[in-house]
Amino acid sequence: MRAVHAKRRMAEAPVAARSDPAPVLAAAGREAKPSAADLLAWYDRHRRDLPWRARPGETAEPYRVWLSEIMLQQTTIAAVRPYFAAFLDRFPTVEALASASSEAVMSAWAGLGYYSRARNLHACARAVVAQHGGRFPDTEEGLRALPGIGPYTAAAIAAIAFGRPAAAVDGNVERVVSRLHRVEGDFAQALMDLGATICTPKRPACALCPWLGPCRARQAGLQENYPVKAPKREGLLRRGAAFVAVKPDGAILLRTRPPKGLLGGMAEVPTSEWRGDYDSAKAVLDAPFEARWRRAPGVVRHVFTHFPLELAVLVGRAAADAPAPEGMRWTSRAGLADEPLPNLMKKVLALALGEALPERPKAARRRG
DNA sequence: AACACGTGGGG
DNA sequence: TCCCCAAGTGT
Repeated sequence: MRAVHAKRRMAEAPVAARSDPAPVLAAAGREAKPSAADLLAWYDRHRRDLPWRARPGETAEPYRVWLSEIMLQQTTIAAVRPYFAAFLDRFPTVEALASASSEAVMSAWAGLGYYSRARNLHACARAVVAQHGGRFPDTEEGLRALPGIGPYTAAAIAAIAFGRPAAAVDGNVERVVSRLHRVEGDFAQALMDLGATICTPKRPACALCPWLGPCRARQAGLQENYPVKAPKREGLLRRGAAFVAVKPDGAILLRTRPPKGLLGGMAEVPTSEWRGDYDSAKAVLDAPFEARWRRAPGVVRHVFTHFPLELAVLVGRAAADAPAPEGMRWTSRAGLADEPLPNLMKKVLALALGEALPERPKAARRRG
């Protein structure tokens, strides 16, 4: 039986009223217009079952929808899955998240990347609790005013959690599409699934597409040429040195990065500056204290969005009672698990200590 | 209007 | 290995 909930009915009524040919014929016709009904019929059969998604007939929880949308910004579902589960377990409600410490939130996010999202997530949770009584605004405009929620995410949450007639694409496309088809409801999610499973960047599965007929790029055989991408510049390699100071009991010297910018608010071992012309042979000059620093073999390579980085790793022993230099702290080996260490720093520690740090569980491979 | 901002997986 | 990218936002 076809799963249809109230939101869908509202969405379909206007679509059915349009003057297009019947959907079945439309799908086959080469010159037919793309119909929302075709897309939604496909969605009924192929919708993905995702933890943050409501089952057919159920209502999505705004907290889950919001959390998933923030995590999914520039991030794949496979990467998000385990983090989403862990977050929900640790912060079951927006109130729990709002009252958590910044360190706890950053630690839970560590490894997911784009850490400004975590800072804004926390700020958003606190705003929802303090200014909205713990309820998310149910309009695009209200959502848009919250930290970390831009035009895309506001539309996505409004549509998915509140059934608003918002297409989660940029504002211009949304306006055109919504006027063209008078669609609403879960059109947004249907479009997302189509893009994720059929209309993929490479080798799109056109034969399975509900919009095979009307697709102009496919008709021309040029589907892989779209969308046209802007050329991106190559980031220049930067180098630096990282200093892993170890006490006899295994404690490691750490500090917290400035709240904004690259890896903002995350933990790190002290490092030199990262520069294109850095000379790691003179790295000792940048050490946090005097010691017999030993160079670990090899380097740590890491690629950020806009530049690659190579870090030399130096390991030094500190006395049991050595005080932490200004702005730094000693963290026990067990305490490392609670530190918001980005993957770059996990690589550094792994190389320095000759062992992998306890990793958070990764999601099982999953297709589609 | 550009640019900064992480990471892991697939081809 | 190398290159590309994946549900964008903030400045």
